[in-house]
Amino acid sequence: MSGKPTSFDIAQLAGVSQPTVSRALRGSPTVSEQTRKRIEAIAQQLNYKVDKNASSLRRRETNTLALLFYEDPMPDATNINPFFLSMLGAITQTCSRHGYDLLISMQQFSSDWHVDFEESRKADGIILLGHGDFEPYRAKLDRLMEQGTHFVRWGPFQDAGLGIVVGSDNFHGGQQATEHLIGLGRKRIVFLGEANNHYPEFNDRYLGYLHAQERAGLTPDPKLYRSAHTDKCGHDAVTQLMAEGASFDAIFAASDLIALGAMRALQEHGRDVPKDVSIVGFDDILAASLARPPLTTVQQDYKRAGEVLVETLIGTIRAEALESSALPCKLVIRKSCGAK
Amino acid sequence: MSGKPTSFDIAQLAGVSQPTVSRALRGSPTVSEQTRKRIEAIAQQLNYKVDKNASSLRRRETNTLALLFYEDPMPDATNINPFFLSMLGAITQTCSRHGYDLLISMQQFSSDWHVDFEESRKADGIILLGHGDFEPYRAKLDRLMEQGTHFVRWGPFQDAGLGIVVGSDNFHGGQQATEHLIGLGRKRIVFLGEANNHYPEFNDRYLGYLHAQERAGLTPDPKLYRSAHTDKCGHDAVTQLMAEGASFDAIFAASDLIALGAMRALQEHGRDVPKDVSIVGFDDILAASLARPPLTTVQQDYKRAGEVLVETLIGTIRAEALESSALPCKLVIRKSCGAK
DNA sequence: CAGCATTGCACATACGTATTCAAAATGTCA
DNA sequence: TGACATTTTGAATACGTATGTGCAATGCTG
Repeated sequence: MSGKPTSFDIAQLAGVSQPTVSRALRGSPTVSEQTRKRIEAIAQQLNYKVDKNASSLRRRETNTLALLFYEDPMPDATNINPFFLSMLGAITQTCSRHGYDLLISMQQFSSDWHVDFEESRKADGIILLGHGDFEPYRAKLDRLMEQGTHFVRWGPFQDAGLGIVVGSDNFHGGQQATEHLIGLGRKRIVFLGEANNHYPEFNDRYLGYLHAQERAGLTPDPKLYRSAHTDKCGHDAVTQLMAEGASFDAIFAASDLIALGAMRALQEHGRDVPKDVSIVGFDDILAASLARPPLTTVQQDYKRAGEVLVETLIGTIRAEALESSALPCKLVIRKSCGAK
Repeated sequence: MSGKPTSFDIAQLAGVSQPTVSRALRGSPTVSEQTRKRIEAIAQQLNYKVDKNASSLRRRETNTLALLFYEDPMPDATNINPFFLSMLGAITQTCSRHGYDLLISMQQFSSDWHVDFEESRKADGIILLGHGDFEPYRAKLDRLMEQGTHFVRWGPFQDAGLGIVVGSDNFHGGQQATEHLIGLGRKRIVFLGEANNHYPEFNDRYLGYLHAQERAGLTPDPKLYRSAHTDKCGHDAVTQLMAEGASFDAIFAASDLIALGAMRALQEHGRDVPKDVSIVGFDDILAASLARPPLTTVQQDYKRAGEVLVETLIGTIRAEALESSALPCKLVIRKSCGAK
């Protein structure tokens, strides 16, 4: 018994056979209370741990989930979308609460990530985190479906249809933000974001923005829609709006970064936030609360997101019939709108 | 052959024995070029993947590393230190470049995380990420050492001595920041941070701050040291300094959050940054570049950090004699100091 | 062509656990 | 006490891969 102890070692010390040890430690009812206690005591004393490779091999189940970041084929691919990172805590905790380990990877698309983990039996299922436009990966997802691989994808709920999707309710998030601005008396509200399928989340926020205005009897001015997806875009778009002499009293930005860029542009031109222009962002990144004035924004429930992703995935592994779900967003009111 | 293909299936189709398949796919030189090609072709066609459980069991090696976040026993433990999260991309990529998978966990200290992974043969080694004060966990680390577990720890280089440590060179980082301020003619430099062993990184930055001043022939005024570790602390400390009528023309903060709090306090009292007071932070978080004015700060090389952690760990697993290492920091000059 | 080294492969087995099946031990009832 | 049900355990084996050992076939030397 030189190396790590095995179930045979325990068996010998307990005066029973190896299978009995296995049964005892797994909680089988066919082993008597007395022997179980004895075996457990010895196992603890020897600091015995079940060899998970052997166990997984035998049971044909790994109790491990794989987390796959599949977006951002950027020049420097070492950066992961911060929103996904913030989910990570909840994901790992939910996993461990359910007795699962978590494997993570950022494999490139060129590789066979989509089969590697489950095919090689390192994981029982996969959580896919990428931004909403999965078209480029449709073939790979199709293949996952075909193979019967268990997976759950983060994405825009509205376009569910390829596997199970969990995502924020971006439509209502956009609606809430816009209603907040309308409630403060704002009538000419700029939208900074993208209204196309390549940014489905942004698009849903845009639709919510339109919907809120229609419900309030406002007619959105198409000139107040400006394409943007970075803080620089936001800055430039607003600068140009002012140069054009456009009239607006509020901005709803599809992300906090865009909003902060917009705020900077306004302040550089002497416009007061929130007196002259109210701003609402989306995401609630750290910089939003540190901005001057602190940014009112729509918060995604990343904690719940992590939990739901994991629990949904585990459910499908256990062959429960689960469906896609949308998570409500929450408006966080700070000072950038002038609300009391 | 109903389920996933095994090496026996390949063997049968190729007209060889199972061991030959294994050898061929692992690149053993004892199998002829011709048969190898044939086997590889069939394997690919069947989409065969080596069962990693069986392989690990047999080889007694998992080609997996475990990443363990062991700090922040906060009420809401789902939040992970952002700096560690930013390393994650580099860590996963370096792992996969070396053929390792990455397992991650946030087990609580009460549990046996320190033995679980390697004992249960799910990982070949462990990367420990926590803030520098490892005293509370000394017993657990000692145990890891005893057991001969392979591990690498992120932490302050200066106090290496319990296993292998990789960390930023905080001393020189603090020195650089302070020298930058001195070079701009600043003479009364506030330090906002902690100078004690519970925050060893902050302490090293403080020592660098002192050293730079001594080298420049300045005598640091003890009244200009203020304890702080959050943005609120920074804000309050500066507010109080002003209330006391203290004279200072620069601030070196041990973190960007503290620096941003300090900047806000100054601006609220009509002090101009950088005209009246120069500020340097530490970390280069996103909010630093978005601040007004953008914050000059000391950047930690989180990318390199991830690489070095992984490569050092793999080195120790391969029984190479490796040592602790310190990573240089880089001063990022923005507008908060008035440098041209 | 004997003798020997080399190459290329198959046989047998080990890694550590979990499960099926059968058998032993115990208890129950007529 | 014998028949039978019930509880508890052991023997045998499978999961899929990797490797030590040995055997056949081939090439080479003299």
